[in-house]
Amino acid sequence: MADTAHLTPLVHPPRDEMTVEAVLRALADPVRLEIVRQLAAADTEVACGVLEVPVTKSTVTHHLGILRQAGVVAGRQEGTTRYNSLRRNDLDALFPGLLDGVLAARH
Amino acid sequence: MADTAHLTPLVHPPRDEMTVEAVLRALADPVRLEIVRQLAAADTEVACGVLEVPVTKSTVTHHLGILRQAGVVAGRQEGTTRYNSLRRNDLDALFPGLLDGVLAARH
DNA sequence: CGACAATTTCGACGGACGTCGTACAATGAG
DNA sequence: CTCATTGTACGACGTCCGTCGAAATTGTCG
Repeated sequence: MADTAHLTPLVHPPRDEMTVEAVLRALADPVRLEIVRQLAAADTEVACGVLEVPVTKSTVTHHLGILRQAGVVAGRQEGTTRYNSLRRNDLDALFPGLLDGVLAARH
Repeated sequence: MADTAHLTPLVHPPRDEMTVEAVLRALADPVRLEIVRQLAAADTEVACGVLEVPVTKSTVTHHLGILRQAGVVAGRQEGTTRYNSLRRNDLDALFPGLLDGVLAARH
């Protein structure tokens, strides 16, 4: 059986516990913003290792944790790989236009 | 005559120099977010002293500087008072929906 | 079983950031 | 002129945050 007692239980805040402050703080880092852009471009689940950002994997894990706790991304564990996806529906429902506005910016 | 040589020249980035990263970083602080909310609610120019935030005036000055350098607010000097206003047009043009999405959040 | 691959966790370090108090400049009123 | 008002500039302090490397866990494949 899978012994995952040592792993963070993959906490995802429900929609009504998401705050705009946490979301903004999550998006306010260049690396995390790039992660969000790649997730938005992929339009599907993406494994951590596929993300192309100029930091170490442990740092990616850290950033994904912040994005997940803010409710920006959802994570699904499968074997040794963890698949991440954008919580577009929840974000659009709570802060309509926010994500689209961010993604519309030139870069 | 007005001797304003010692004052920061009230730099406002033109629309094409505004970045979504700077805007997000500016909005990612609770005090600054509250300032933006009050400016949006007022829908007119607001003097620094009128803003109701739980920090010192010098801190308010600091936050307004960050908001201004990010292109979120515009400042106009008149006598000893400085009037601040939201740069709604520029924000909506560059990041359509962003500001509205932020302001739509419950708080 | 043993080696390897995919990620996380932990501890540590350095820099960035929010906050304040004080001093200072400019304006307007008495 | 004098003084109160409005706001900025500067320096300092403590804390949060992004970053890394090394170690550990889990699953997969010979």
